[in-house]
Amino acid sequence: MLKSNNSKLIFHIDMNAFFCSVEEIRNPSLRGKAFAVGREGTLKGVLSTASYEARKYGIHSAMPIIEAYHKLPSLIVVNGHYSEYKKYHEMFMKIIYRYTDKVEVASIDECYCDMTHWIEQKHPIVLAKEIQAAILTEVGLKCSIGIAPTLFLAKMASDMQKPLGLVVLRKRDVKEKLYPLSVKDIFGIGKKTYPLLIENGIETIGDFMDLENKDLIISLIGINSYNYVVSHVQGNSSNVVDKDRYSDTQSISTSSTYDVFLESLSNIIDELRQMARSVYQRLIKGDYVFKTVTLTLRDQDFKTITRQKSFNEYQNDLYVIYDTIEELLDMYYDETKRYRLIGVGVSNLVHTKDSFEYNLFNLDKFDDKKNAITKILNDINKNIGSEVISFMGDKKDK
DNA sequence: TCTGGGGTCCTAGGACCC
DNA sequence: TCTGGGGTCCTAGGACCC
Repeated sequence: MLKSNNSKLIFHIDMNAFFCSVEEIRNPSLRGKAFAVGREGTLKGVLSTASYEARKYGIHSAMPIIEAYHKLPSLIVVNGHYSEYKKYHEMFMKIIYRYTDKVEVASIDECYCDMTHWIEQKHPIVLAKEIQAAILTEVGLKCSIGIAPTLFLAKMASDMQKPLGLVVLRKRDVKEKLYPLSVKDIFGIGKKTYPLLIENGIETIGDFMDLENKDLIISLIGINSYNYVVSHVQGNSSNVVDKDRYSDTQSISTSSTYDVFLESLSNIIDELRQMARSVYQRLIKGDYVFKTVTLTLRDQDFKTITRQKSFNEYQNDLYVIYDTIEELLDMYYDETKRYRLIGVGVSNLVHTKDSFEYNLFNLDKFDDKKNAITKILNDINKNIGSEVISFMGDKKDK
Protein backbone atom coordinates (compact mmCIF):
# COMPACT_ATOMS: atom_id res chain seq x y z
CA MET A 1 0.00 0.00 0.00
CA LEU A 2 1.22 3.45 -0.88
CA LYS A 3 1.96 5.74 1.98
CA SER A 4 0.82 9.32 1.70
CA ASN A 5 3.64 11.79 1.38
CA ASN A 6 2.08 13.85 4.12
CA SER A 7 1.99 11.05 6.66
CA LYS A 8 3.98 11.90 9.75
CA LEU A 9 5.22 10.30 12.89
CA ILE A 10 4.34 12.49 15.86
CA PHE A 11 5.31 11.78 19.48
CA HIS A 12 3.61 13.44 22.42
CA ILE A 13 5.86 13.15 25.46
CA ASP A 14 4.23 13.81 28.80
CA MET A 15 5.93 13.65 32.20
CA ASN A 16 3.97 11.61 34.75
CA ALA A 17 2.86 13.58 37.84
CA PHE A 18 5.70 15.96 37.04
CA PHE A 19 5.76 18.22 40.11
CA CYS A 20 5.33 15.30 42.48
CA SER A 21 8.03 13.32 40.72
CA VAL A 22 10.50 16.18 41.11
CA GLU A 23 9.57 16.50 44.78
CA GLU A 24 10.25 12.78 45.21
CA ILE A 25 13.71 13.18 43.72
CA ARG A 26 14.42 16.08 46.08
CA ASN A 27 13.01 14.23 49.06
CA PRO A 28 12.99 10.44 48.55
CA SER A 29 11.04 9.88 51.78
CA LEU A 30 7.96 11.04 49.87
CA ARG A 31 8.24 8.11 47.51
CA GLY A 32 5.15 5.90 47.48
CA LYS A 33 3.27 8.22 49.82
CA ALA A 34 -0.04 10.00 49.34
CA PHE A 35 1.10 13.58 48.95
CA ALA A 36 0.37 16.66 46.89
CA VAL A 37 2.02 19.88 45.84
CA GLY A 38 0.27 22.97 47.16
CA ARG A 39 0.83 25.40 49.99
CA GLU A 40 2.01 24.00 53.28
CA GLY A 41 0.32 24.99 56.48
CA THR A 42 -2.91 26.43 55.15
CA LEU A 43 -6.39 25.19 54.39
CA LYS A 44 -6.91 27.84 51.72
CA GLY A 45 -6.11 27.47 48.06
CA VAL A 46 -5.96 24.51 45.75
CA LEU A 47 -3.53 21.71 44.92
CA SER A 48 -1.26 21.80 41.90
CA THR A 49 -0.61 18.08 41.54
CA ALA A 50 -1.31 14.90 43.48
CA SER A 51 0.89 11.80 43.66
CA TYR A 52 -0.49 8.58 42.21
CA GLU A 53 -0.95 7.27 45.73
CA ALA A 54 -3.07 10.32 46.63
CA ARG A 55 -5.10 10.00 43.44
CA LYS A 56 -6.34 6.64 44.65
CA TYR A 57 -8.33 8.62 47.23
CA GLY A 58 -9.89 10.83 44.58
CA ILE A 59 -7.47 13.68 45.15
CA HIS A 60 -6.48 15.63 42.04
CA SER A 61 -5.05 18.93 40.88
CA ALA A 62 -7.17 22.07 41.26
CA MET A 63 -8.92 20.47 44.23
CA PRO A 64 -9.34 22.80 47.24
CA ILE A 65 -6.89 21.75 49.93
CA ILE A 66 -9.64 21.57 52.52
CA GLU A 67 -11.56 19.13 50.39
CA ALA A 68 -8.48 16.98 49.87
CA TYR A 69 -7.95 16.77 53.65
CA HIS A 70 -11.56 15.79 54.00
CA LYS A 71 -10.97 12.85 51.69
CA LEU A 72 -7.68 11.90 53.28
CA PRO A 73 -6.79 13.50 56.63
CA SER A 74 -3.27 12.06 56.52
CA LEU A 75 -2.49 13.69 53.17
CA ILE A 76 0.94 15.29 53.04
CA VAL A 77 1.01 18.70 51.35
CA VAL A 78 4.38 20.11 50.33
CA ASN A 79 5.29 23.50 48.92
CA GLY A 80 6.11 23.64 45.23
CA HIS A 81 9.48 24.75 43.89
CA TYR A 82 8.89 26.25 40.50
CA SER A 83 12.49 27.07 39.67
CA GLU A 84 13.37 23.43 40.31
CA TYR A 85 10.65 22.32 37.92
CA LYS A 86 12.12 24.60 35.30
CA LYS A 87 15.53 22.99 35.81
CA TYR A 88 14.11 19.51 35.39
CA HIS A 89 12.23 20.72 32.34
CA GLU A 90 15.55 21.80 30.79
CA MET A 91 17.08 18.45 31.71
CA PHE A 92 14.52 16.23 30.03
CA MET A 93 14.17 18.54 27.04
CA LYS A 94 17.91 18.27 26.46
CA ILE A 95 17.53 14.53 26.03
CA ILE A 96 14.63 14.95 23.62
CA TYR A 97 16.63 17.40 21.49
CA ARG A 98 19.21 14.65 20.97
CA TYR A 99 16.61 12.93 18.80
CA THR A 100 15.04 15.86 16.98
CA ASP A 101 14.95 19.62 16.90
CA LYS A 102 11.40 19.59 15.56
CA VAL A 103 9.91 20.07 19.00
CA GLU A 104 6.89 22.05 20.12
CA VAL A 105 7.03 22.73 23.82
CA ALA A 106 3.39 22.71 24.94
CA SER A 107 3.97 23.29 28.65
CA ILE A 108 6.51 22.67 31.39
CA ASP A 109 5.86 18.93 31.40
CA GLU A 110 4.97 18.00 27.83
CA CYS A 111 6.00 18.47 24.22
CA TYR A 112 5.27 17.31 20.70
CA CYS A 113 8.03 15.95 18.44
CA ASP A 114 8.13 15.26 14.74
CA MET A 115 10.00 11.94 14.46
CA THR A 116 9.18 11.28 10.80
CA HIS A 117 12.84 11.28 9.81
CA TRP A 118 13.47 8.29 12.11
CA ILE A 119 11.13 5.95 10.25
CA GLU A 120 13.84 4.43 8.05
CA GLN A 121 16.25 3.87 10.93
CA LYS A 122 14.30 2.71 13.93
CA HIS A 123 10.93 1.26 14.80
CA PRO A 124 8.84 3.96 16.53
CA ILE A 125 8.30 1.81 19.60
CA VAL A 126 12.00 1.07 19.94
CA LEU A 127 12.72 4.77 19.59
CA ALA A 128 10.11 5.72 22.18
CA LYS A 129 11.39 3.14 24.66
CA GLU A 130 14.91 4.46 24.21
CA ILE A 131 13.77 8.00 25.02
CA GLN A 132 11.78 6.84 28.04
CA ALA A 133 14.77 4.91 29.35
CA ALA A 134 17.14 7.84 28.84
CA ILE A 135 14.87 10.28 30.69
CA LEU A 136 14.32 7.79 33.51
CA THR A 137 17.96 6.85 34.05
CA GLU A 138 19.53 10.26 33.42
CA VAL A 139 16.94 12.53 35.04
CA GLY A 140 14.89 10.15 37.17
CA LEU A 141 11.52 11.03 35.63
CA LYS A 142 8.88 8.76 34.16
CA CYS A 143 7.03 9.80 31.05
CA SER A 144 4.29 8.52 28.78
CA ILE A 145 4.68 8.69 25.03
CA GLY A 146 1.84 8.76 22.54
CA ILE A 147 2.63 7.90 18.91
CA ALA A 148 0.25 9.00 16.17
CA PRO A 149 -0.03 10.76 12.80
CA THR A 150 -1.37 14.03 14.28
CA LEU A 151 -0.65 16.13 17.36
CA PHE A 152 -4.14 15.64 18.77
CA LEU A 153 -4.10 11.85 18.43
CA ALA A 154 -0.60 11.69 19.90
CA LYS A 155 -1.81 13.60 22.94
CA MET A 156 -4.82 11.34 23.33
CA ALA A 157 -2.47 8.35 23.09
CA SER A 158 -0.07 9.59 25.76
CA ASP A 159 -3.02 10.03 28.13
CA MET A 160 -4.16 6.45 27.76
CA GLN A 161 -1.44 4.79 29.79
CA LYS A 162 0.36 6.06 32.87
CA PRO A 163 2.97 5.90 34.16
CA LEU A 164 5.59 4.97 31.56
CA GLY A 165 2.88 4.50 28.97
CA LEU A 166 3.54 3.80 25.33
CA VAL A 167 0.52 3.82 23.05
CA VAL A 168 0.37 3.83 19.26
CA LEU A 169 -2.80 5.36 17.84
CA ARG A 170 -3.24 5.11 14.08
CA LYS A 171 -6.24 6.51 12.26
CA ARG A 172 -7.60 3.02 11.83
CA ASP A 173 -7.46 2.49 15.63
CA VAL A 174 -9.64 5.49 16.42
CA LYS A 175 -12.97 3.63 16.54
CA GLU A 176 -11.67 0.89 18.73
CA LYS A 177 -9.49 2.92 21.08
CA LEU A 178 -11.03 6.40 21.16
CA TYR A 179 -14.76 5.87 20.78
CA PRO A 180 -15.22 4.14 24.16
CA LEU A 181 -13.59 7.05 26.05
CA SER A 182 -15.55 9.79 27.80
CA VAL A 183 -16.13 13.06 25.94
CA LYS A 184 -14.37 14.85 28.79
CA ASP A 185 -11.10 13.31 27.61
CA ILE A 186 -11.22 15.51 24.53
CA PHE A 187 -8.91 18.50 24.62
CA GLY A 188 -11.26 21.50 24.62
CA ILE A 189 -14.21 19.89 26.42
CA GLY A 190 -14.09 21.33 29.91
CA LYS A 191 -16.20 21.67 33.01
CA LYS A 192 -18.95 23.70 31.30
CA THR A 193 -19.34 21.76 28.08
CA TYR A 194 -19.00 18.30 29.60
CA PRO A 195 -22.11 18.46 31.83
CA LEU A 196 -24.07 19.94 28.94
CA LEU A 197 -23.21 16.96 26.77
CA ILE A 198 -23.88 14.44 29.51
CA GLU A 199 -27.34 15.90 30.23
CA ASN A 200 -28.16 15.29 26.61
CA GLY A 201 -26.96 11.73 26.54
CA ILE A 202 -23.62 12.34 24.83
CA GLU A 203 -21.25 10.44 27.08
CA THR A 204 -18.58 8.83 24.96
CA ILE A 205 -16.53 10.02 22.02
CA GLY A 206 -18.44 7.41 20.03
CA ASP A 207 -21.72 9.12 20.97
CA PHE A 208 -20.23 12.40 19.86
CA MET A 209 -19.18 11.01 16.49
CA ASP A 210 -22.54 9.31 15.87
CA LEU A 211 -24.13 11.25 12.99
CA GLU A 212 -27.54 10.78 14.58
CA ASN A 213 -26.44 13.15 17.33
CA LYS A 214 -24.94 15.74 15.01
CA ASP A 215 -27.82 18.25 15.03
CA LEU A 216 -28.30 17.92 18.77
CA ILE A 217 -24.61 18.54 19.48
CA ILE A 218 -24.47 21.52 17.12
CA SER A 219 -27.45 23.03 18.93
CA LEU A 220 -25.59 22.60 22.22
CA ILE A 221 -22.07 23.76 21.45
CA GLY A 222 -22.25 25.42 18.03
CA ILE A 223 -21.01 24.39 14.64
CA ASN A 224 -17.43 25.58 15.15
CA SER A 225 -16.80 23.52 18.26
CA TYR A 226 -18.52 20.54 16.68
CA ASN A 227 -16.36 20.67 13.57
CA TYR A 228 -13.26 21.19 15.69
CA VAL A 229 -13.84 18.00 17.65
CA VAL A 230 -14.89 15.88 14.67
CA SER A 231 -11.87 16.77 12.55
CA HIS A 232 -9.49 16.14 15.46
CA VAL A 233 -10.98 12.76 16.32
CA GLN A 234 -10.99 11.72 12.66
CA GLY A 235 -7.29 12.48 12.46
CA ASN A 236 -7.69 15.42 10.12
CA SER A 237 -6.17 18.07 12.38
CA SER A 238 -2.67 19.47 12.34
CA ASN A 239 0.39 17.25 11.99
CA VAL A 240 2.78 20.21 11.95
CA VAL A 241 5.06 20.57 14.93
CA ASP A 242 5.60 24.31 15.27
CA LYS A 243 8.71 25.24 17.23
CA ASP A 244 7.58 28.85 17.45
CA ARG A 245 3.95 28.32 18.35
CA TYR A 246 4.29 29.86 21.79
CA SER A 247 7.41 31.92 21.25
CA ASP A 248 5.59 35.21 20.81
CA THR A 249 4.02 36.13 24.10
CA GLN A 250 0.59 37.74 23.80
CA SER A 251 0.24 39.05 27.33
CA ILE A 252 2.03 39.27 30.67
CA SER A 253 0.10 39.43 33.91
CA THR A 254 0.18 38.74 37.59
CA SER A 255 -2.56 38.42 40.16
CA SER A 256 -2.94 37.42 43.76
CA THR A 257 -5.68 36.17 46.04
CA TYR A 258 -5.57 37.42 49.60
CA ASP A 259 -6.45 35.53 52.74
CA VAL A 260 -8.01 38.66 54.22
CA PHE A 261 -10.11 40.99 52.13
CA LEU A 262 -8.34 44.09 50.92
CA GLU A 263 -10.25 46.88 52.56
CA SER A 264 -8.35 50.10 52.07
CA LEU A 265 -7.71 51.70 48.74
CA SER A 266 -4.15 52.67 49.63
CA ASN A 267 -3.48 49.08 50.53
CA ILE A 268 -4.72 47.95 47.14
CA ILE A 269 -2.64 50.57 45.36
CA ASP A 270 0.49 49.40 47.15
CA GLU A 271 -0.13 45.82 46.13
CA LEU A 272 -0.93 46.78 42.55
CA ARG A 273 2.29 48.78 42.26
CA GLN A 274 4.25 45.79 43.46
CA MET A 275 2.55 43.69 40.81
CA ALA A 276 3.18 46.32 38.15
CA ARG A 277 6.89 46.12 38.90
CA SER A 278 6.88 42.36 38.57
CA VAL A 279 5.04 42.56 35.24
CA TYR A 280 7.42 45.25 34.07
CA GLN A 281 10.47 43.15 34.88
CA ARG A 282 9.18 40.31 32.73
CA LEU A 283 8.35 42.77 29.98
CA ILE A 284 11.92 44.07 29.97
CA LYS A 285 13.35 40.57 30.14
CA GLY A 286 11.36 39.55 27.06
CA ASP A 287 12.19 42.84 25.35
CA TYR A 288 8.54 43.70 24.70
CA VAL A 289 6.59 46.95 24.52
CA PHE A 290 2.84 47.14 25.14
CA LYS A 291 -0.24 49.07 24.11
CA THR A 292 -2.79 47.85 26.67
CA VAL A 293 -2.91 47.77 30.45
CA THR A 294 -5.49 45.65 32.28
CA LEU A 295 -6.75 45.78 35.86
CA THR A 296 -8.49 42.74 37.32
CA LEU A 297 -10.69 42.80 40.43
CA ARG A 298 -12.51 39.88 42.00
CA ASP A 299 -14.93 40.55 44.85
CA GLN A 300 -16.17 38.51 47.78
CA ASP A 301 -18.86 36.90 45.61
CA PHE A 302 -16.21 35.67 43.18
CA LYS A 303 -17.41 38.10 40.55
CA THR A 304 -14.48 39.15 38.41
CA ILE A 305 -14.23 42.28 36.32
CA THR A 306 -11.45 43.31 33.96
CA ARG A 307 -10.94 46.89 32.84
CA GLN A 308 -8.38 47.93 30.29
CA LYS A 309 -6.99 50.98 28.57
CA SER A 310 -5.17 50.99 25.26
CA PHE A 311 -2.74 53.53 23.84
CA ASN A 312 -2.24 54.44 20.25
CA GLU A 313 1.49 54.02 20.51
CA TYR A 314 3.61 51.34 22.08
CA GLN A 315 4.68 52.02 25.64
CA ASN A 316 7.66 50.87 27.64
CA ASP A 317 7.40 52.92 30.81
CA LEU A 318 6.76 51.47 34.25
CA TYR A 319 5.06 54.71 35.22
CA VAL A 320 2.55 54.32 32.40
CA ILE A 321 1.49 51.06 34.02
CA TYR A 322 1.35 52.66 37.47
CA ASP A 323 -0.73 55.60 36.25
CA THR A 324 -3.09 53.57 34.09
CA ILE A 325 -3.78 51.08 36.83
CA GLU A 326 -4.56 53.87 39.28
CA GLU A 327 -6.73 55.61 36.74
CA LEU A 328 -8.72 52.42 36.15
CA LEU A 329 -8.92 51.76 39.87
CA ASP A 330 -10.27 55.27 40.47
CA MET A 331 -12.95 54.68 37.89
CA TYR A 332 -14.06 51.21 38.86
CA TYR A 333 -13.21 50.67 42.52
CA ASP A 334 -16.41 50.09 44.48
CA GLU A 335 -15.95 50.89 48.14
CA THR A 336 -19.00 48.87 49.11
CA LYS A 337 -17.28 45.74 47.86
CA ARG A 338 -14.53 43.71 49.41
CA TYR A 339 -11.92 42.34 47.09
CA ARG A 340 -10.29 38.93 47.34
CA LEU A 341 -8.15 39.09 44.19
CA ILE A 342 -6.44 41.89 42.30
CA GLY A 343 -4.25 41.73 39.22
CA VAL A 344 -2.25 43.72 36.69
CA GLY A 345 -1.56 42.82 33.09
CA VAL A 346 -0.18 44.19 29.84
CA SER A 347 -1.08 43.00 26.35
CA ASN A 348 -0.90 44.00 22.72
CA LEU A 349 2.78 43.19 22.89
CA VAL A 350 5.45 43.37 20.23
CA HIS A 351 9.18 43.03 20.42
CA THR A 352 10.85 46.38 20.85
CA LYS A 353 12.69 46.04 17.56
CA ASP A 354 9.42 45.33 15.72
CA SER A 355 7.70 48.39 17.00
CA PHE A 356 7.88 50.95 14.22
CA GLU A 357 6.65 53.94 16.16
CA TYR A 358 8.81 52.89 18.97
CA ASN A 359 11.96 52.65 16.94
CA LEU A 360 11.28 55.93 15.29
CA PHE A 361 10.78 58.04 18.36
CA ASN A 362 12.25 56.39 21.38
CA LEU A 363 14.95 53.90 20.54
CA ASP A 364 17.90 56.14 21.29
CA LYS A 365 16.63 56.68 24.80
CA PHE A 366 15.52 53.18 25.38
CA ASP A 367 18.61 51.26 26.44
CA ASP A 368 19.70 53.77 29.06
CA LYS A 369 16.25 53.96 30.52
CA LYS A 370 15.81 50.21 30.50
CA ASN A 371 19.07 49.61 32.30
CA ALA A 372 18.35 52.25 34.90
CA ILE A 373 14.90 50.92 35.67
CA THR A 374 16.05 47.31 35.72
CA LYS A 375 18.65 48.24 38.29
CA ILE A 376 16.07 49.99 40.47
CA LEU A 377 13.75 47.01 40.21
CA ASN A 378 16.48 44.62 41.17
CA ASP A 379 17.22 46.66 44.27
CA ILE A 380 13.57 46.84 45.20
CA ASN A 381 12.95 43.16 44.74
CA LYS A 382 16.18 41.85 46.14
CA ASN A 383 14.53 40.63 49.29
CA ILE A 384 11.40 39.28 47.74
CA GLY A 385 12.40 35.69 47.16
CA SER A 386 9.39 33.74 48.23
CA GLU A 387 8.09 31.60 45.51
CA VAL A 388 4.46 31.03 44.82
CA ILE A 389 3.58 27.96 42.88
CA SER A 390 0.99 28.22 40.25
CA PHE A 391 0.87 25.38 37.90
CA MET A 392 -1.36 22.45 37.54
CA GLY A 393 -0.73 19.01 36.24
CA ASP A 394 -2.43 17.66 33.17
CA LYS A 395 -6.17 17.54 32.66
CA LYS A 396 -6.30 13.96 33.87
CA ASP A 397 -5.08 15.14 37.24
CA LYS A 398 -8.04 17.38 37.82
C1' DT B 1 -15.89 21.47 49.21
C1' DC B 2 -15.27 26.68 48.13
C1' DT B 3 -12.95 27.91 44.66
C1' DG B 4 -4.54 29.53 42.65
C1' DG B 5 -1.89 31.68 38.93
C1' DG B 6 -0.49 32.44 34.22
C1' DG B 7 -1.68 32.02 29.93
C1' DT B 8 -4.48 31.38 25.02
C1' DC B 9 -8.29 31.83 22.11
C1' DC B 10 -13.11 32.90 20.95
C1' DT B 11 -17.39 35.60 20.88
C1' DA B 12 -20.48 39.42 21.04
C1' DG B 13 -21.54 44.12 20.95
C1' DG B 14 -20.47 48.93 20.08
C1' DA B 15 -17.92 52.63 17.66
C1' DC B 16 -16.37 54.18 13.57
C1' DC B 17 -15.35 54.43 8.64
C1' DC B 18 -16.47 54.27 3.80
C1' DT C 1 -43.50 56.37 8.90
C1' DC C 2 -36.99 54.63 7.57
C1' DT C 3 -33.11 53.64 9.45
C1' DG C 4 -27.52 49.55 4.24
C1' DG C 5 -23.66 46.68 4.85
C1' DG C 6 -18.94 45.24 5.17
C1' DG C 7 -14.63 45.77 7.54
C1' DT C 8 -11.90 46.72 11.52
C1' DC C 9 -10.73 47.94 16.06
C1' DC C 10 -11.66 47.90 20.90
C1' DT C 11 -13.61 46.13 25.23
C1' DA C 12 -15.41 42.68 28.40
C1' DG C 13 -16.41 38.24 29.53
C1' DG C 14 -15.85 33.45 29.43
C1' DA C 15 -14.15 28.67 28.38
C1' DC C 16 -10.32 26.15 28.55
C1' DC C 17 -5.50 24.58 29.21
C1' DC C 18 -1.48 23.23 32.26
